[in-house]
Amino acid sequence: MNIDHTNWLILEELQRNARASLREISHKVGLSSPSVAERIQKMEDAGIVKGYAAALNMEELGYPLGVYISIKIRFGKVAQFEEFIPTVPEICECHKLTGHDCMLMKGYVKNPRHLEDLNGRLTVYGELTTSLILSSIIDSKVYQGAF
Amino acid sequence: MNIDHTNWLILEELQRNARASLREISHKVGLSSPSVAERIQKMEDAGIVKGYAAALNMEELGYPLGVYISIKIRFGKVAQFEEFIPTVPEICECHKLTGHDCMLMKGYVKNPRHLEDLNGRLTVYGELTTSLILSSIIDSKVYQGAF
DNA sequence: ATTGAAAATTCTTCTCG
DNA sequence: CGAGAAGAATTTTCAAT
Repeated sequence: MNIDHTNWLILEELQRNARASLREISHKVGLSSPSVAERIQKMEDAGIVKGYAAALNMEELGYPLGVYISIKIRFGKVAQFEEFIPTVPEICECHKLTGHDCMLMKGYVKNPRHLEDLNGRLTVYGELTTSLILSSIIDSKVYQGAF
Repeated sequence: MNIDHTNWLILEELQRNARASLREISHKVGLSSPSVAERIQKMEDAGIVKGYAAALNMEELGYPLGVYISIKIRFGKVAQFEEFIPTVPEICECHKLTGHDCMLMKGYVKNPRHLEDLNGRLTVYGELTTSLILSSIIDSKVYQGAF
């Protein structure tokens, strides 16, 4: 599928505010609402837009500690871990990476005690390395066309 | 601000599909549209909802390689790096972490050559450790109330 | 805080370039 | 593929509880 400049403008707006109305978007890109609606539909169908998600302030919700946890999975425990990790409510991301520690997770916890508890539940699957997020310089970028 | 069960249901729906209509959401949570609209507005005002973002399929858009890059910033270069990194189009996240490598970035590139080029632009600020994302077990979780 | 109804806006469908 | 218009649906406002 071809993503022209107009489609990138639409994607830009949807990244910035996914709840923007078609009218709003169509004004910004200089097209009519039906055209924009059709373009969005096609990009959704093509799988270019995976979805639309509200970004929550985890601190305000009572989970002020953001953590990255990498784990070197114990031999033979990979399948078990992959089944287990989606059931852990604290973990919002988990990626299999190249390199020594094969998995990287991101999560949120209430306090250090809660982190200790989380680590306790994970450590049976492998050796952990835990890092706290002190601050975020970029939280989530709005991609704007080819680079 | 108090986030009751109903507000969590609303947040759940907005995480799943931020473009859902008020009508749709109000049916799921068993309230009228005006009530839901007011609750959402209050959560936005309280900063509990930071925003709404389209999730893009970077692979479909021509950036099939996801990477995590950690960097140990050279002494005295932190301020320069923090100014520079938001201007790098490939990088979508950057967090200051505890531990040895003080910054962790996430980004997307076209191919290994592109990654080499990106590393070249970053390496002046510190020592890099680059890991490719092989696959994602959890991409972004829908948080569902207290845990 | 919530609802129901009316008014205003937006979305969808359809026809036509 | 895009525009415009008509009809359908949704959102917003507001009075009442």
